[in-house]
Amino acid sequence: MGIQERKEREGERRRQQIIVAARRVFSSKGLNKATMEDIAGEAELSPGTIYLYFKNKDELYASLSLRILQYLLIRLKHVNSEKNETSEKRYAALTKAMVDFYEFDPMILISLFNLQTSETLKTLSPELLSEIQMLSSKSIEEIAIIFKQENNGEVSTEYNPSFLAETFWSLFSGVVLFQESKKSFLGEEKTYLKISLEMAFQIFKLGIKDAQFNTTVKERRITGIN
Amino acid sequence: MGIQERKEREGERRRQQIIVAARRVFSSKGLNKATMEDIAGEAELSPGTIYLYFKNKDELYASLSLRILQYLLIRLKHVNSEKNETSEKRYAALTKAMVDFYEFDPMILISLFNLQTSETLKTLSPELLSEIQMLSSKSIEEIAIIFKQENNGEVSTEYNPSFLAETFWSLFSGVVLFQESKKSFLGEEKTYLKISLEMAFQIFKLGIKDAQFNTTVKERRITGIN
Amino acid sequence: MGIQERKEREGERRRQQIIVAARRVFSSKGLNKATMEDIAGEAELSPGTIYLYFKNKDELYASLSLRILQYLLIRLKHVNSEKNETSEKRYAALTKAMVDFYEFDPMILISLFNLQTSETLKTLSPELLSEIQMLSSKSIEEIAIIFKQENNGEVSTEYNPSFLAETFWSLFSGVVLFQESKKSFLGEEKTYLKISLEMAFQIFKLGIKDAQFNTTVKERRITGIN
Amino acid sequence: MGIQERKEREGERRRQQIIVAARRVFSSKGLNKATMEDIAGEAELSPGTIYLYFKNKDELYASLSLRILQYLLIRLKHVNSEKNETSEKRYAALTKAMVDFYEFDPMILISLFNLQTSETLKTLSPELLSEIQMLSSKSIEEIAIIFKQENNGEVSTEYNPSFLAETFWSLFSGVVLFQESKKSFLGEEKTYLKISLEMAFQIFKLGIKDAQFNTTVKERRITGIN
DNA sequence: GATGAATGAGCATTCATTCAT
DNA sequence: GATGAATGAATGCTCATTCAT
Repeated sequence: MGIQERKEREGERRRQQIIVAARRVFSSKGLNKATMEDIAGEAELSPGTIYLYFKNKDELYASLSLRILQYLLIRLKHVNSEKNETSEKRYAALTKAMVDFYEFDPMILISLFNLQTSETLKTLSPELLSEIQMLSSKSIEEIAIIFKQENNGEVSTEYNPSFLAETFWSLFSGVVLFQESKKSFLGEEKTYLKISLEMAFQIFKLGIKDAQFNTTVKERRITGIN
Repeated sequence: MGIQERKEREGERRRQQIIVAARRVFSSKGLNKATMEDIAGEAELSPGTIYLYFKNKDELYASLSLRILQYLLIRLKHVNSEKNETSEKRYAALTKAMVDFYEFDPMILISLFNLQTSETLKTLSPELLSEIQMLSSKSIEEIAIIFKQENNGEVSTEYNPSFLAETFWSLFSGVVLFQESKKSFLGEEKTYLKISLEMAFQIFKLGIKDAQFNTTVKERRITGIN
Repeated sequence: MGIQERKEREGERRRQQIIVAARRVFSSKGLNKATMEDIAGEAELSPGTIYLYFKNKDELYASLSLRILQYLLIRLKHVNSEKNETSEKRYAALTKAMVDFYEFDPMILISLFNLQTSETLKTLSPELLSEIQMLSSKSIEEIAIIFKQENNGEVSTEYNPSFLAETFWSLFSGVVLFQESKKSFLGEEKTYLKISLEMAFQIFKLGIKDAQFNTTVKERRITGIN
Repeated sequence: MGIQERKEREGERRRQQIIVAARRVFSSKGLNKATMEDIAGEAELSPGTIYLYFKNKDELYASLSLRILQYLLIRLKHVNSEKNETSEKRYAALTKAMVDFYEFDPMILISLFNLQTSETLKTLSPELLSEIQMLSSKSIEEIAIIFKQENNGEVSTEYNPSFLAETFWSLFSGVVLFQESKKSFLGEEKTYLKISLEMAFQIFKLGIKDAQFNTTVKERRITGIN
């Protein structure tokens, strides 16, 4: 029992050791340029050892996402479990969670967003794929819960909270990717990610508050604008 | 002169021929799986010929982005040049332009968003890179102009129109990527991209209209929530 | 036309160039130890070039067999087309054809026999597989024709000529493999392959001549020996 | 002494345990595809343990051949020790022994035939190699003894019994390999191995019986047919 | 300009074998 | 003796790119 436990802990440590090394190498060389040998070297292990813990390069890459998604989910659950009494406080907590999520590991977050629409997705093992999917879904659900709570007059009841959560998530990823791209494109070292996110979320919040929304959309539809 | 002109025209025709073929191949096989030989075959040319018109695979790929960015810029300029008298109409035209932009070539658009943050960026020739950059900037500027026009009372004067345009662009890319990822992840064939975009843009519009925005943000700052 | 012809001839020359190199390398290093790089080096080509002419290593290996099977088929057809008037002469010609077949390229012949029952078989392209199969079948058919001609009283009419041909072929491959194995096992340089084959074939010939065969077999069956 | 004995017995049991597992794995996956880990798993041992009993994979593989060769030798000795009074009975017993030999483990038998002419041979330890060699030789000697006994008028005295035994063995291996290859090539599930062998052996028997043989061969030699 | 045969660097992955425990 | 985690050498194959024709 004690032995088994120790082995499990050591195994987990190895995984982390590899993930840490992979993160460093992927960050500095990029997904394609980084070789398994690079990663093995960085982890001070042999290439073969990596394959004891990760099925292949893509799965190793995708596995990086798991950790940060787990982190996000925990943070979002906290937002909902804490006694954030006012809508204002809950939203501020949500905003902070997202900013922290970004800061937890920007590079991996970018990877996750890129992974979403990449061909790599199709080659991942079903288990890993569904784990990523599940964590994403759960996080979006937690966000949806926050928007559901707003329904006490603040948010138009006609919004589907899941749709709101998805749009919120989209806004988040869009802002992160855009700011990151400014960094790459312009060579800007410092970006205003945090303030950009805060302001974007503020706009979003005000956008979903308004009671006249339905009318407006209906009007548009009736007037036939498309 | 006449000869030179003809040659230029023929050269441009070849470029387009290749780009069209590349688009088809990239769309069906994905960026990495598509080989230069595939593209050459599709264009009914030899691999070597492609290198007479494009420096390398990355540049060919990036050139595809140029086309759709050019398309977007034209559409956005139209929005501003047309006599869209009311704020409502302008925004509807903007929305339609963005939806059309997506539909013009979804696959290439996704690639563009991924390109933004990829390593590939670093290997592109400065000319191509700056052209992409310029087109993106101009498009965002055109969007900014639209928001500037709103300033007659509808939009709080304290917003920086460029920031609004960037956030709008971010929202657009985020929604596109998210919906696209739902397609891949869930295998959903039909997605609600158009309606999602329209609703997201509606929320955004309402969000930037509100006069109380500044107050709200200031309060948050003063109360020290971070 | 002239150009196309020349290219075809050059292509065929390349294939031969590679096959010759492969034969040398396979002979000296064996199937598994021989690397594609070895073969490329021997052929004074780059590894990539080999893949322009052969799908993969296994197909290159299996392709070696084609040439000798073609040779055998031609020889066997000659045996049947020549005016070998007596049974004796035909059989002598058949024997000589088989001996020459062995001497044409012993190493590749061994490879063919090993290929027959190897797992490699399953990974070959259907085209190559069926070509090998077709050539083998045709050769066996030609042998069957020889045995059919014997039917004028010399060979018991109750034998199925195809079965006889298959058994003859089996005897041939068995003797070749056994003599070859003696060479490897015992380090004997000189083996008596030719004389062994001739004697084995002589025994076979006498064995199928006898008119009492049927009786003998029937008796065995009746007595219930099994 | 008692302790040492027990240890030896236990050691031998382990060896058998591994051999049995290896046979299963080799049979189902084929020689090359089967990994030492597969075999270890099947034997419910760890990979390292196998190396306590077998020097390496090739030796483990070759050891399998020993088992079936031992089986064959025992069977052949029985044929000679039993009171098979007539030539007919002895030959029937020999035939049965060979068929049983095939059925004892077809896959390993095929491997043995392929091993004969493979590069692997050169990497085996001298001890193992000579043991295989010795068993093969002894089996062929036993067969030779059977043919020697026929010499009482049935078989021409001019045949070298060892040569006959080798040819008989060649015929056996040739038929087995050919029938096996038909199975692989044509995907035929059922083959007529047993009946093919019986008929082939019958032909062989008749072929060596004939009194005119010598004359025939001599004539051929004299007439200079080659 | 066009060709397309040739290039050859580059890399993920496997698996027999070892050895510290 | 037994373990099994770790090793790391070894290699088939791809494909962007070049260049002689």
